[in-house]
Amino acid sequence: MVFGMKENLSANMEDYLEAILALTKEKSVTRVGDIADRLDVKSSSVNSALTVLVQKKLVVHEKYGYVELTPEGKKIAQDVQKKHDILFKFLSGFLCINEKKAIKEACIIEHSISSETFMRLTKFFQFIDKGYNGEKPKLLKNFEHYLNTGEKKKCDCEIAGRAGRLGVNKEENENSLP
Amino acid sequence: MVFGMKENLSANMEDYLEAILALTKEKSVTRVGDIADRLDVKSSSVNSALTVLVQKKLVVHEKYGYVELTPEGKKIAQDVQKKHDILFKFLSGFLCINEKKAIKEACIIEHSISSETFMRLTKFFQFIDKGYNGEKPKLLKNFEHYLNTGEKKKCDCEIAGRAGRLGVNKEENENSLP
DNA sequence: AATAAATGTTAGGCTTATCTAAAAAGTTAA
DNA sequence: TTAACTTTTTAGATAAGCCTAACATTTATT
Repeated sequence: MVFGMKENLSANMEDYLEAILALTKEKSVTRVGDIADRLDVKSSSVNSALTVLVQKKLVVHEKYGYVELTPEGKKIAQDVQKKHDILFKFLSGFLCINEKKAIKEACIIEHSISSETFMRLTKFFQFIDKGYNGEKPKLLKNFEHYLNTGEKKKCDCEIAGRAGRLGVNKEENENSLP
Repeated sequence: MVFGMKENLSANMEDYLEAILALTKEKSVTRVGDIADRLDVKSSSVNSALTVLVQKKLVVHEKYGYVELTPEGKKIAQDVQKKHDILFKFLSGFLCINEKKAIKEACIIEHSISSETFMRLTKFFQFIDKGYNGEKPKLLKNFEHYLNTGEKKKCDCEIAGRAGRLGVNKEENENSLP
């Protein structure tokens, strides 16, 4: 195959596209140095990456000029961004992971989840959100309560049970799984 | 730091450990070729990896001999395995992702999620499972119903709403996010 | 035991993604 | 408009992981 093939981009390349998308929103024009700063790499690394992305027609970049996404590049960047957002929402807003960590984690997992999983997570939030204007979904509140106390509320469709205390907001032992 | 430092393993190295753990369970002894077959790489690649893992004291391997995990190596492999399992359960058992895809996806994400996220997912299943001996948790059934019909049941704590049909079991458009 | 077959190891190459250091181009200011 | 500064590009190096091909060792077969 040579034409309509959607070769998968590496996580790194997706990061470059994502960074360009974000920077373009922030500053109207994007330069090599901005990307380097944002991704914490050297300009020479950005240059190598851009060579690849230009060749894949995901980015437009002329020597010493600005960097822009092509429509296809923008599409990919937006898709990754959406995955990031739903993951952040899930990690932070549902699993109660500390915000900073949730962002970090979302930045990595965003390159791994399928479009299907993205859609299902979206549905999940529709499922628990709808009907609660502004208010926290009951499921979420109940789960949070469970995380904090190990106790289930009656409302969860007659679920009742016990589990050890958790200490959601303490730093839990990082490097050991139970 | 030189001593107790827990340098992070790459996803690839974790895969090698995981494969060795699985093979050891399956066949009592593990050889280079088994690992190569399982991970779909060449024996020479396995050799390179083993050199690194032996040096990190996660694996024991003498020339032309069997491959074994050290206790530390086993610990890491088991942790990754646990992450895999909970992710699979979540993707397949909760988000209703097709089994094969769920396995594939779990195999990738397992290297990205934190121990904290692992624990929270575990709690989540405790939260929805407990009290339902053998039976599917109601939350799960309700969410599945929502995925299939776009309708919420009364039981979800008075949630009611509508959403478009989904077609959970059809192949949804893979490469496009809504 | 000698040879054939299977398995494991080593050597050398390729790719991706990074870096440093130096050269080139662009920008600013005297 | 030339000098000084900043930014970008190029060149060359390094590291991780993979590969192929050749070589070494072990195991199986006659």
